[in-house]
Formats: sequence, structure tokens, C-alpha cells
Amino acid sequence: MKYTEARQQLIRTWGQLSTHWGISRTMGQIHALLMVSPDPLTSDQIIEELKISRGNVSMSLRSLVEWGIVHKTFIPGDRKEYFASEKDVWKMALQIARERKRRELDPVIQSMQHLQAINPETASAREVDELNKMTTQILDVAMQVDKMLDIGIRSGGQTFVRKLISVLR
Amino acid sequence: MKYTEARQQLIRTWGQLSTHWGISRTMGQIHALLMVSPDPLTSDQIIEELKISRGNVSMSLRSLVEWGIVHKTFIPGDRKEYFASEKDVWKMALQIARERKRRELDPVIQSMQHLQAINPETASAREVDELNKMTTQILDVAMQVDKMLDIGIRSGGQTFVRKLISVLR
DNA sequence: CTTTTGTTTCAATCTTTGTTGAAATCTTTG
DNA sequence: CAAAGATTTCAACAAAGATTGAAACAAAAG
Repeated sequence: MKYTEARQQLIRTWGQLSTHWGISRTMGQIHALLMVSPDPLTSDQIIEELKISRGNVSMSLRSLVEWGIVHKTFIPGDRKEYFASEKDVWKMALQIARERKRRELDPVIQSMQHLQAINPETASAREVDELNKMTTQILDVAMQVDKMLDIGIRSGGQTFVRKLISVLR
Repeated sequence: MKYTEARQQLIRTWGQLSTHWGISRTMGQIHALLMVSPDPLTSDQIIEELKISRGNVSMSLRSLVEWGIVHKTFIPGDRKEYFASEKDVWKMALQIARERKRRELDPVIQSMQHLQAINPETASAREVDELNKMTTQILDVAMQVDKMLDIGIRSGGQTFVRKLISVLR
């Protein structure tokens, strides 16, 4: 398989995957491109390579930087901004997990905590009971997952999952 | 807090969350409604409760059944179909994980395996090398996560995560 | 077999999300 | 500080995704 083909396929696959993760296809593609580039790239190189507009590249890069998986670098004597991706995939995965925890899990925990105090006079016992059972369970799951992610984040990806698999096998 | 308010908030929160997970808001809301209902519901009850169209309810329910987190039941002497959600949140979470693994992780693994054979003549050594490093890493992560999910699925959610946390703390 | 009741399908429509490109802004340099 | 280079913003547009509603279909009852 030729290099260019392979690279294109990686970019396509990653762009595809990213849409499942609340990240637009373009962001995923830019990210993939940065991942496989030995050196940091400028927005012009990205525009050229992926045929997308300057505005889109600018916004996508900002968003990737906000996710914490891409960073700006500067090359001495050059006025342009260069961008590079985190290259350690485990670190990347954990960084994404950390962000998603913050954006998705934390709000659920907060919401379920509010729901812990239902006035039992306001519906039949069965209904109140069923609702309470669900909120309690959801809260429980969310908090356990939260704890797990914390541990994962602290111990670093590779170590974390390796250890975990060896222990549970 | 009143029962009806609380229930509505749960439905809203769950619908919101679901959009982050490749599941439409409506599917999430229907699912939440089924989760907190002590008894199975018909599509008419869902239409009534959530004010959505019959067609949408039909399609959403089908999709939820395909995800394996909702099932049809029948009530003797009644011609209608009733629907009920899985009530064990851990089982639910694992079922979702299993499906996402199948839909998202497995294709990535397949794709990366294809990319393992790049002809080194077709680009500079640095470029080929960088691409190989990334595909290998991604494959590694994907396979480890895959393995982890398998273990999780086999041992059942609660046990799995509890054990995991106690071991790694 | 016909009617009634319940369910599914799908083209049309609406809503949301992503993208473009040009103007505005910011930065460096002569 | 003016000009050139680089980046960001944002209103208009395009694409993708979700929803509706009515017609087609299926199953049970009379």
C-alpha cells in the first residue's frame, strides 16, 4: 500500500470515528493529519492538504486546542503559527476522557443529586419508588465511572489499562 | 420537589445526554420515560406523555430494541405491544458499551490492521515512520480497550467496576 | 372476507449543525 | 506609523440529521 493512500485512509477513518464523539468530521481529519505529520503544520498546509476553508481550519484548531489534544508551537524566525498534535495515543485518550467527564458526566451527577429529594406525597408510592431507584442507580454508576476515570487520569493511560487487564484477566 | 417535575427533569437530562452518544434526543427521552415507569408502556402512552409523533415513537423504539436496552412485552388479552426498559443501570451501561464497541471500535481495529503494510519506498523514511508509529499505537489502544470491555461484559458491570476501583485505588 | 385496531414506512419538512468566504482584527516589520 | 502578513469572526449558505403525518401494511375480531 502506498504512503499517500494509507495516510488518506487514516484521515478518513479518524474523521468518521470523530463524528461519533461529538467532534465534527473536519476536526477529526485535521487531528489525524497532525498526528501523522512528523513536523508541526501551519493552517495553510492544512487548507492545502484537506481542501477546507481558512475559517473552518481556524475554528477547528481552536476547538482542538480547547480539547487539549493539539497545541500551538512557534518556529524561531517564522511569523506563522504552527500546530502539532499530542503523539501519545494513551495520553490523548485520557485527555479526551477527562474532557468528556467534565462535559457530560459531571452535569448528570449534579442533576441526579437534585433529584434525590422527591416529595413522596406527590405521586403513588410505586411511581416515586421507581423514580428514586433509577436516580440512585444512575448516580451510583456515574460516581463510580467518575472515580475510575480519576484513577485512570492520575496513573496515566498505558499503566492504568495494562494493570487493569492483568488484574482482571 | 414534586414527582412530576423530578420525572421531567430526569427525562430532559437523559435526552440531553443521549445526544452526546449518537442517540437522538427523542430516543433518550423515550428511554428515560420507560426507565422510570413501574409498568411497561404502549406507544400511545409515550406519544401522549412526550408529545411526539407516532412515526417517531415507532422508529425510536425499534432503534432502542436494536441497542438491546428496551424490549417488547405483551400483556395477556391485550392486543397492543408494550415496551419496557432494562432497569439495571449497570447492565444497561455494559450493553451500550458492547454495542459501541461493535459499531465504533471494531471498524477502527480493522482499518488500522490494513494500514500495517505501507510500502516504505513511497515516501520519506520519517513520514512512513511517523504514520506507522501512529497506526501501531492506535491499534494497540483499540485492542486493549477492546479486551477491557470484553472482560467487563463477561463479569457484569457492577462487579467489574467495583473490583477495578478497589484494586487500583 | 371485511372491518377494526394497531404498527411501520417513507417522502416531505423542519431543525440543528457544519462550512464558507470576505470583512474585521490583530501582529510584525520596514 | 503605514503596509503587508496572518488570524479570527460571523452572517449567509449548505449539509446532515431528526421529525412528522398520512398512506400502506399487518393482525385480530366479527
